[in-house]
Amino acid sequence: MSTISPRPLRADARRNREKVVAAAAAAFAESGLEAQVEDIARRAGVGVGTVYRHFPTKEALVDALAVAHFGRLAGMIEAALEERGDAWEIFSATIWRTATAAAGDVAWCELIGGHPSAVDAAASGRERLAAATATLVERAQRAGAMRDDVTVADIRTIMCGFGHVAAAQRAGAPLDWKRYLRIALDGLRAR
Amino acid sequence: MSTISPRPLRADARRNREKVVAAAAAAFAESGLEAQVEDIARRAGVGVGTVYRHFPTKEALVDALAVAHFGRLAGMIEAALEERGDAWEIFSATIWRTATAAAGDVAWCELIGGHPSAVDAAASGRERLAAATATLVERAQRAGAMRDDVTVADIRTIMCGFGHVAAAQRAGAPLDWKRYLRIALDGLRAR
DNA sequence: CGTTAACATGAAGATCGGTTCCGCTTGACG
DNA sequence: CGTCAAGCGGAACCGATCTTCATGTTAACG
Repeated sequence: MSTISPRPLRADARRNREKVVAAAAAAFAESGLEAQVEDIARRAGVGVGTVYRHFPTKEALVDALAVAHFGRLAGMIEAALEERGDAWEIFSATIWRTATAAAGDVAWCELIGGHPSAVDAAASGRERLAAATATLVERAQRAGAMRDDVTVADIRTIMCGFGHVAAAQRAGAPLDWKRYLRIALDGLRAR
Repeated sequence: MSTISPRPLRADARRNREKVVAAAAAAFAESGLEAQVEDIARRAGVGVGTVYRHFPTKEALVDALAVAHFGRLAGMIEAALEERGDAWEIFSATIWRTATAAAGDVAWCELIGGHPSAVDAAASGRERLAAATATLVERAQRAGAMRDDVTVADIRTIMCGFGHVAAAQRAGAPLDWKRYLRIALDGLRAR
């Protein structure tokens, strides 16, 4: 059910839209979700009005970003499902890979951390993410490498904590998300 | 170096101050640090002006709360140092105890989670907390029950994640701070 | 080239939450 | 009881942000 686009976007409008999206991604990555619309407009080299022409609300912009980020995460996990080899290795390497990707982007960390907004729009991405993760977890458990009582919800919880730690670290807190992950992953492992 | 109080507080003023402190604690516990001054005043049954008479700033109010909370945490850890018995048992039971105490109070969770503000005022509490925790960790390691590479900073990181997870859970997120703690503590344990 | 609908702009508007301040009230004290 | 400084109330103020809108600009198309 793709939406029919009654009118194709004008050339300059399309260009500006892309500039806005890129600027928003950069601003959010650097300052987190509280980045200001005016800053985004400035980075994009357009007026705030233009931002609002393409996205009715700042939240819509965040939503778009959330969809992209969660989609990317889902893609990474789904790709891991194709890999062959030690199930625990695949699982932990995948977690590290996704965490490393997210850690450099404050907004991404905040979204993973479970920021209330934008959750709805990214719902389908979250679904895919959860489904793929469930398979990954199951395989690790079948291999006897992961505690049997672990569920996808636990992974989500762990990653929620990760997002917060990573965001805080980037904001200057004396924390270390890599230490966090090492400990958490060890906690997931079978004894 | 106790501050000399040039004028003892008037009776009604002292009463009001206490009401404000209690109301603030309740409001913050329920709504987190973003609880509004007006709400605090309403709960206390006073005007906002009265709140500001006793605390020059909302931040000062948060600071006072932070000092109290971190002091309480430090007290709990210090009390644990007096206990005799299995070092790991003492350590993990203490973590559970502190976490359980904090989990019912959104603001407390947020403070543990590392909310930027109020950190300075509670510095001494944090110091005590860190010192006592260091001893607890060291003992658990001497007993061979905790991984040798774990440091106080790791505990702080873990608890930072805990604070966020617990706060999010209280805000309605489908998370479980107990599961989080179980996994994290297992990750700290020696293999 | 002319027409026009789409688009861009950024100052002004709306809102929200912390903070101030002035007029009124009240506890303290002789 | 009278005086008055301390204390109180809460409407008004202020700064920060998101959002709108009236006006000017430009791509698209014949």
